[in-house]
Amino acid sequence: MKLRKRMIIELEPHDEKFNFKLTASAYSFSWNFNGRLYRTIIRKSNIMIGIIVQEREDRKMIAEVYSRENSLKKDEIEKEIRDHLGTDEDLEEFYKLCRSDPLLREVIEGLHVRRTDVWYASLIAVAQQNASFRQGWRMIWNLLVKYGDRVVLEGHENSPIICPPRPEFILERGEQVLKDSGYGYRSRTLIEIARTLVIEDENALRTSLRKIRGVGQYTYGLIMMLAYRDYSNPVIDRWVRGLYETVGVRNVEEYYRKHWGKYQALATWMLTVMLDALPLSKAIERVRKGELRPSYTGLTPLTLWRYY
DNA sequence: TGCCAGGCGGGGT
DNA sequence: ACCCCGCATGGC
Repeated sequence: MKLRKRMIIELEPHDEKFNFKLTASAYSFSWNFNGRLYRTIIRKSNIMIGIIVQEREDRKMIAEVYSRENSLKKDEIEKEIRDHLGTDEDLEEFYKLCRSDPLLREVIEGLHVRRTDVWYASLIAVAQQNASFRQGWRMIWNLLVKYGDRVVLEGHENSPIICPPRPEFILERGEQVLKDSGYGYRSRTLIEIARTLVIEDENALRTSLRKIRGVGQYTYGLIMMLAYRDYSNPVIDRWVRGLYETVGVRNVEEYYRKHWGKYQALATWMLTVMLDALPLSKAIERVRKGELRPSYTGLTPLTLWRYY
């Protein structure tokens, strides 16, 4: 699959704080980010749009847009890109809550979640079940490299972008594709999600997601955050619980509800980035030492692209 | 080697 | 309402 260059769009973030490099780095693979260029494929009503974004010296972002179609509407494409990167997201309220939180009081501002489609969100969320950060991202990497679709952008022939295999492909080839990638017993859940997407549609999935076997509170909250920027669900696992208990929060569920409110899921995501997604025991050591900001060393959410 | 990890659901009390 | 266990897989 090859996409041709169609247009260039200048993007000005909604606020001064927006940090392109951090936003492009977080949980990116090497084909998405190389330290300077951010690339991805956005699907909009069956049209594939490739984008390459970079930041200029004046902090304005420049997006090159690639597609097979030549009748794209510039303002619609711009809206898609802004939505993907979160350039219009106002997180002031969230940052205010961070200041009075024992774990996120030193949060780095300007980092935004990149919105994905619901299928990729599901592949990410299910991979994190009962597995370390390293193991989970290894599963996703395996799946993409072994079975993903490589999309080439005109003029960038030697660095294809890898997209997750479509749900149709997973259904056709069966559970083995996921097991080959290390998903183990989690595969069944993804088969159900793929089936709902293919037989019904995204809307049906969204409303029945929580009823699918293998999708509990954690997975549901993660998918809603990544796919819809809905941060209002609690995403609390052993890791988050252990960390908050370390700093003296007794009822973590209640604290999340009352303190984080509509930013519950974002708080968890931000914490994984700030603490380098270290395994729990090491993350607790970090917290005890008061090191609440990312180290940028080793394999972490912000450096994943250097390794994978 | 065996044990555990950003969950989950089922079956016990 | 709780508590407890098994579950695929990979890393140490």
